[in-house]
Amino acid sequence: MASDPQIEVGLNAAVVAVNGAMPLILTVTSERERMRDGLPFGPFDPSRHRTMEASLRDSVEVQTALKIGYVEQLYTFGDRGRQRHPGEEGPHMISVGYLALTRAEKSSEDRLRNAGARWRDWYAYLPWEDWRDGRPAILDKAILPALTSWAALPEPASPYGKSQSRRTRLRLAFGLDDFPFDEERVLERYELLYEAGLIEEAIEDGNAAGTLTEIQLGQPMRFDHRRIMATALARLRGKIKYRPVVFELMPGEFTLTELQTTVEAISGRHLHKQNFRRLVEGAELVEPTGETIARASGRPAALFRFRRQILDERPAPGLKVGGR
Amino acid sequence: MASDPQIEVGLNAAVVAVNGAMPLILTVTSERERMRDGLPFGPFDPSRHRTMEASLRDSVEVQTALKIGYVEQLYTFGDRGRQRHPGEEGPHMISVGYLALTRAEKSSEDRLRNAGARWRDWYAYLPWEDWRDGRPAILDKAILPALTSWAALPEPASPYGKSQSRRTRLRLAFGLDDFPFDEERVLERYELLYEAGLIEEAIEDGNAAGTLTEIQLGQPMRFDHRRIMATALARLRGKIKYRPVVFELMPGEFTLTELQTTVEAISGRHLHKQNFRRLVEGAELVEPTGETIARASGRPAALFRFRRQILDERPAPGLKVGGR
DNA sequence: TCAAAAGTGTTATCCTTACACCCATGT
DNA sequence: ACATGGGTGTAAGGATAACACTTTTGA
Repeated sequence: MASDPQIEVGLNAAVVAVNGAMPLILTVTSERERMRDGLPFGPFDPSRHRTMEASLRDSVEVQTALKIGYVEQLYTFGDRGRQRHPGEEGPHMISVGYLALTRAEKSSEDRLRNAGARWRDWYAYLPWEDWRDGRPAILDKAILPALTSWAALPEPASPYGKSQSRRTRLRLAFGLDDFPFDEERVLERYELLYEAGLIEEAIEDGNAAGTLTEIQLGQPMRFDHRRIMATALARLRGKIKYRPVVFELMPGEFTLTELQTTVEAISGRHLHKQNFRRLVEGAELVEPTGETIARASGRPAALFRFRRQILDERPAPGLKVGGR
Repeated sequence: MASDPQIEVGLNAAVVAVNGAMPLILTVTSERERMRDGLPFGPFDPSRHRTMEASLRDSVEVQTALKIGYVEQLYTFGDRGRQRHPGEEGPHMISVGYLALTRAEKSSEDRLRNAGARWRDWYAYLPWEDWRDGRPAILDKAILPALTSWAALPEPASPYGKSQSRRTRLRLAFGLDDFPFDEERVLERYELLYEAGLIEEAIEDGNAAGTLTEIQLGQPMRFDHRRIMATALARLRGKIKYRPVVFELMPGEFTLTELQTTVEAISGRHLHKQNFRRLVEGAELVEPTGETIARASGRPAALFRFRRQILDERPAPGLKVGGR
């Protein structure tokens, strides 16, 4: 009532694509050298755009010369000291994070590079999330020892309600003891690492607990962009199971193995081939084009396309896939 | 890059409680008479609060004299013309919606009233969401006829990607034809009604399609508060199934029937008694206090309390309850 | 002919859903 | 005694997960 404070609103997009078995995220590399990678960003100017989503699409297109398709809002981050580097002045900024899906087309590579943007393997930023070649070594080598000793420290009391103990959060997030590892808990894992001061970004935010290991845990990003990325990955890993969003990442025609490889790139683990095929076909998510194609040696695979009509037929068409 | 526009950020809370079989939402009634009910609101002032959540808690406490416990962020609404009434001037406003859970304690009634706040049955605002006494009459009397003819109108092309047809959205949202009615799709239902111009708020936003019926579809609210409420209800109905959030709404000790009644108040439908009991006890979500209590005539019921330890034992302790 | 990848068939297990029934208390 | 709400047992059905096996191609 009193002050009516003015604030800047920034929009950030985690733009995701998949190339073969590699999941990609669109990053911008600043003109100034030696600056960290960041997500495409744009201030929200309500005098220019009627909605935040329109503004975001515009910003991404300007910065990366890429038109994005599927977009959804993730979360709004507003903590003091998260959106600027320390010492930087200016009005307070809050950032609204978005998830966007697109196809990584070869044809756009040049335009991207000219605009100062490039596709990067997203597991470069979150290496502990890729379990496709088995349990990532970095977990037992660096992460879990550090987090375990951090969890054993006396805990500061939380101001509102009783939150869970560090130990319990750790077990849940990383699947310790009898808990299963849940690939969707990307954000919980990132937040634990951040709170424990194992993430570089936490140190400059002044939130480091000082437990830092020598090993760098993934490539750092600007501001809170890695947190937004973790949120995006968590959302995507969950959403894929009950909405047919994978097809936003696929070309018009594809083999079932290619589809499976894409899902595996996103979820970071291997799926059971036979059940995956049965599931996809049984759910009537795809239809055969009638053609086959020989990708490498071995039997040629049948080509499929997404059956768009499924959206009119079933309430929650997704890929609830089981392990291995 | 160019303008650095300044924007106001407003925080809104859908504060929820349950009293017996009645689900409640905390509303504020302005000093000015004849103004619509609204949700507790406060501008976010980063110079006073480090986080948006802290600011929200403060605003709610000031406006309603109520300390809230559980809080989670829902969504950020930033469309032009949604946060102010037409003609009103001032900087652009975006609003961040929150869901908060609390117990409706008798003792706080007076303090609330003095602060200009009161508890209201939330189905007064969203009457088509309450299926506990069977299918709401308003559906066939007003909503579906109007929506069906709206869905038959020629559709405006959407600028990005191909969205689903009105007819499909309608079938999905309201469970027409062979689709089951999904109590979680609260927001989809509200948005259809809004787009079709059947919601009073849409008319003053200038978004009405002009199909308005004579029957008022639920009590209107200020600005986009009803949309935030719909978002909150959708989130809560979903969350209850995989996190033990109901217990935020329960007193320390309760009977299993009281717990079921609370869940039914939230989800808006009846549950299968026997399976509900088995589920709750089987999931070890509660433990008997050893005492029994006679609420009315009939056999006295055993009292239970929430087993907080479950949070340390299971990854997703919720109430995945089946129908009837 | 053999490796590699595609593709099919069948069974065990668990979880959900529904139905049928008994128990303790107030009026 | 009987109405009312509390409480238990068990079986059918469907979805998931795991297993073993056949087919078609390139080298």
